[in-house]
Amino acid sequence: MIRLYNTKTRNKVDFQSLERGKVGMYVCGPTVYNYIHIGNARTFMSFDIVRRYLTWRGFAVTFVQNVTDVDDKIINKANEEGRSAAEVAAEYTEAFIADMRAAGVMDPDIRPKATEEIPEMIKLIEELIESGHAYAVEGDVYFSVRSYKAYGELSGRKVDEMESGHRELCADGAGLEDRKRDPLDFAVWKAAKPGEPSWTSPWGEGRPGWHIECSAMSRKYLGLPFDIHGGGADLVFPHHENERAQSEAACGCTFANYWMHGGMLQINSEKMSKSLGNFKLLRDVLKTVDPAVLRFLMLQTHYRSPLDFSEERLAEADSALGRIKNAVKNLDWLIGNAVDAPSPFDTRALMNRTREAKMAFILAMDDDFNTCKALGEIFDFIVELNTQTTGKTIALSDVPPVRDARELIVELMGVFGIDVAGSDDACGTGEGYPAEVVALAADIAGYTGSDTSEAVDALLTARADARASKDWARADAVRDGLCGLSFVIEDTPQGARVTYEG
RNA sequence: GGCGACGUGGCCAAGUGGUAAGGCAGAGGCCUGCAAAGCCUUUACCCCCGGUUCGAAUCCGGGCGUCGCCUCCA
Repeated sequence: MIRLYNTKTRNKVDFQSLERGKVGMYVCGPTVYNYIHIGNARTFMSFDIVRRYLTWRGFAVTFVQNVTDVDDKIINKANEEGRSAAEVAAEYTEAFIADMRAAGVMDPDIRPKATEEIPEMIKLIEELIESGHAYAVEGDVYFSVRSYKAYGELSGRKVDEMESGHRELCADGAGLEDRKRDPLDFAVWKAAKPGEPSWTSPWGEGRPGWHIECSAMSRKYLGLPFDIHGGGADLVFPHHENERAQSEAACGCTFANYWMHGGMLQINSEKMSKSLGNFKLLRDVLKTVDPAVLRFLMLQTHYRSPLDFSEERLAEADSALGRIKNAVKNLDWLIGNAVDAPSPFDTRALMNRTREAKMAFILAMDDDFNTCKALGEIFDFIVELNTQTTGKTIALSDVPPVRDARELIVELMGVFGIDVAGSDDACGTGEGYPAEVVALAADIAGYTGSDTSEAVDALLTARADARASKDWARADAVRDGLCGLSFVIEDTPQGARVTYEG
């Protein structure tokens, strides 16, 4: 049974999907006025993992993520740069999609754009007005907060307490509040100002408010109610509170059954913001950081906790990830070098341990997607596996259990969206070896052919001979030559093996 | 000011009543011509003070500290 923390009830609850075997989830996407930053990326990666895990557990997941491509920020940016809001939005929408793919985040099943769903929003606003939950004033339409009794439930606020605080905050911003019947009311439709993008509506030319976009799009693509609504923790109020108010007021039913919120990413324990000058764009980070390493960093912290982003932590993630990849390489080698010989270890125990590892992983992930603990289980498994297999060449008859163990590691890391199988085959098929290796082999090992794979073998043989006769200069020449071509040599009790990392 | 989260070894981080997972870094050892990789061993008064309990990192109260939200924010 999967349990997850529901923001609305503030506790972990058993997850029960509305329709057996199916999950509908909606995760708020970015407002496309700039390239996305690593804070955005953390939230999207977190939900990418939630989605992958649910899928792996057998649910048919429908994942919807919107793009907010109409908004004040986009208009401001367009004005600054002297071009249209549509141009700005198009550019950053495309960049957003590219960045997400570069980070290994799966495309959503449906990626609606706010500007393409205006009719749906107008329809929803009309329903709200008809039912008395919203009212039009001079081209604006406002949602009447007090008409929806459950307002504040999601974010744990009381309407009466909010009002006094709100008045203080807005004390000097008088004038804008005039049209609202209540200071807490918020805009669902904004009358167009000159030069702004706008659409024709029953209330005149205008554009939708931010919150109504998600209400309309989630309803259209998932129907109400749906299972999981996600987003960053900073969206709980007001965005999600308002979204829920609109949707539930209009339909009279539950909006989303479970609300999940990802913790904020911080830089040196501080919020990332432009004013603090610690703003990092995902695409800049990915110039120097492997996406898998970034993802591993995210996995090391629970998705709801704040995550501190730093170079040191990246280095740790890099080395921990390297360890898993090495473990898989070792197993590949082991499988590739099986011999017809007595079993060097307890095959049955290995099979049982593999089953246990999978169960432990599931238990950890079922508990509110505890990736950190799940990762610990994988490491535990790897350590035991290494203990059993290091320095051994397994019997042919024992390959399947070792392969199962190896596949499990690859599979589980795959649930995290990380490929640890690698493209290079530890047994060395010769695919993709650089041509220079032939010249090197001709030079050092007297190789006369033209096959890169044979050339590598010739070099390794030459090195083995040199080592046997303690001709260290020649052995080093082979090693240095291969290293110079981006090969990595590893000596094992069974002999040297080489991998190409070019 | 209001609401909320958190405080676990050098660093990161699981663990929500039964005596501290895991990772990184460090130290020692094995293996090794060198190197790399791998393996073994080793590193904790769980922020402080009270309370409940046979027993608390874990529950309750108080304190200190950090962070977030309350205004656009993933």
